[in-house]
Amino acid sequence: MKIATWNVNSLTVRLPQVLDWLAANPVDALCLQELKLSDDKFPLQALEAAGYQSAVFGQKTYNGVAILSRSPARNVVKNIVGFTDEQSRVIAATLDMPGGELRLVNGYFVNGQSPGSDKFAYKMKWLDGLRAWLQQELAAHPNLVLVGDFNITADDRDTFDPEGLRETIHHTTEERAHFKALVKLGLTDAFRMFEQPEKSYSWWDYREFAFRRNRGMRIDYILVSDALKPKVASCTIDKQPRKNERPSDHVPVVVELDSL
DNA sequence: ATGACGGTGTGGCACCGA
Repeated sequence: MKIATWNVNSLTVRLPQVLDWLAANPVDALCLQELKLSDDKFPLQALEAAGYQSAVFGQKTYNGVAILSRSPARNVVKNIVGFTDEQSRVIAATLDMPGGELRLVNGYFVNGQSPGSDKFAYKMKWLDGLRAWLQQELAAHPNLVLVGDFNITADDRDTFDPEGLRETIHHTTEERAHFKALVKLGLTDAFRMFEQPEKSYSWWDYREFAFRRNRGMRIDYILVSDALKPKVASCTIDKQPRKNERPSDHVPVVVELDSL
């Protein structure tokens, strides 16, 4: 069983690339972020023709998340329960998989602009809300996967310039403390369960040939619950789509799980 | 470097992302 996450930075622009990727990578579920479209503009039929059902929480221009899956999504929740949010950043669903059910939580975490800004304060509040809610979700659903664009580098290995970017956005002690707090709930960064190439990133700026120079950050994650940890067979970053014409600035992360 | 690139909505640009 394979689950993937991909910030597509506009599904309108990237739909052909998503369809191509799914044809080459027939995962059981694909979690998307930054759809940048409203629900009525979501390409339900094109994805259905590709074999995927969709649970969608869209928003015009900004944000927007979806879970594409081969089996139907049940018990769909939009946004963080107990945290009022104007923005469409979270969708959760239960999927029936071989051997049991899997709870998927897909998040487009707040960017935060810069430490000290109003947006950074919103990021901290949002992360507080997410953690409180996830604690309940984990209690109700032992087989849980938290995926998405976290907009945090978990540690210095996850950024091309740990010294130069120290305490800047995505690198602050506060953001990393939030990442650690999520881990402390009983979640594990699947990517770091395995030996990985040095300087592995999931995002590169469009500017200054950042991809070619591998000046990136690993900000897209798949975290698995304690019950799922023994089932994790692999976790990889697929850099291939970043080589496409008009690529997203993020690439997919894929986890492989043994049957539940 | 108040920059760079790319997406959106609208517009002859501004705002946002990371």
